[in-house]
Amino acid sequence: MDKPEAEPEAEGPAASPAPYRLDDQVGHLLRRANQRHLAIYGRAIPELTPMQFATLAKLHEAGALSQNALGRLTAMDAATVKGVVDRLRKSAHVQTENDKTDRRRTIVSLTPEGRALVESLFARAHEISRETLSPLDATEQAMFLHLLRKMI
Amino acid sequence: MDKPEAEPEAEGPAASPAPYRLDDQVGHLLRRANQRHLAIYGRAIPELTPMQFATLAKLHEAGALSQNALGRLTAMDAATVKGVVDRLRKSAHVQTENDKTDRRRTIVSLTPEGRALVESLFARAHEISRETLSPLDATEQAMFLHLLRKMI
DNA sequence: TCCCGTTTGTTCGCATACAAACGGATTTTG
DNA sequence: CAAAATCCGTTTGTATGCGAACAAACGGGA
Repeated sequence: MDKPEAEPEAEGPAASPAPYRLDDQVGHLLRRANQRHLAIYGRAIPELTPMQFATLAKLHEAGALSQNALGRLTAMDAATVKGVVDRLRKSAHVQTENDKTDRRRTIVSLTPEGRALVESLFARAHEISRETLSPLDATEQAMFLHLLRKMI
Repeated sequence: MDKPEAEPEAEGPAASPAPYRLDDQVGHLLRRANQRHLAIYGRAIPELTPMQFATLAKLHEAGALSQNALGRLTAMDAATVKGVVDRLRKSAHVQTENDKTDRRRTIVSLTPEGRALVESLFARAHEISRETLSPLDATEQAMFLHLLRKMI
């Protein structure tokens, strides 16, 4: 029963390889879901880029952080963090100082303006998450978030 | 019973607004899931960028396409398509020609080298999708893809 | 036929992303 | 303690990704 032939069902040895359809691939779907989310974000909060907002939100949540720690907590590359922090510093939303105990570190913290701005945006930010998930009902939303977390 | 106080459960009138935790937001989770996928991709197919592969795969699937059509089918901005096509043309994986009937259009098609390359990568590409979904069991994978599609 | 709105492709500018390489600082280890 | 391994931040280079502004070309209706 192990003849390498005539096994039309299941995964026969010479089964035609499933065709590769871009629209069926997780990666493509993830990318498009992300694109849709970013479009919703851009409409709701045009004054800050997504990563600039994420940075302010994380600093508000966790307090002053080194650039590296900030990168880990926001899932940003060190090189990317630098650019974001540079621009936020230029717009006076964050400030940086040298760490007294570790001279390699640069500590980033919110300025009063940055704190005021991010606090004023939390309501809109919640709305963004709500709208992004809006095609799903409550049960599906919970399931989706659960599966997303499990996949990371 | 409508005193604006002492209502720890439910959503009281002055309910403390749900704190904004970055790690709880769909956008952040989508971004991280995408990052993880891109890391898996990069390990499996280092010779082409994700969008270069997506472009070749779509051309293989749909045949020659105008740049705009290619952009719509791969969910790429027109400006982004140009850069990707330029690089693929430089590496001789695609070629372009002028449309006879519509002089605005640029038709993009696979070269023999591009076709051979993309066909040789389909197996690895399938493996990438499999690995990306591997933290989920079969039922969860189906559910996840279903919810992702519903959200787009 | 001529005008107008749309489509297509291009260019510019800005903001992620990440790999790789580097110098300086700190920590681990032998 | 000194060497080795790590960590932190920076810089460079390449590749998306998108908004905005344009020019050329198309299509339909007045």
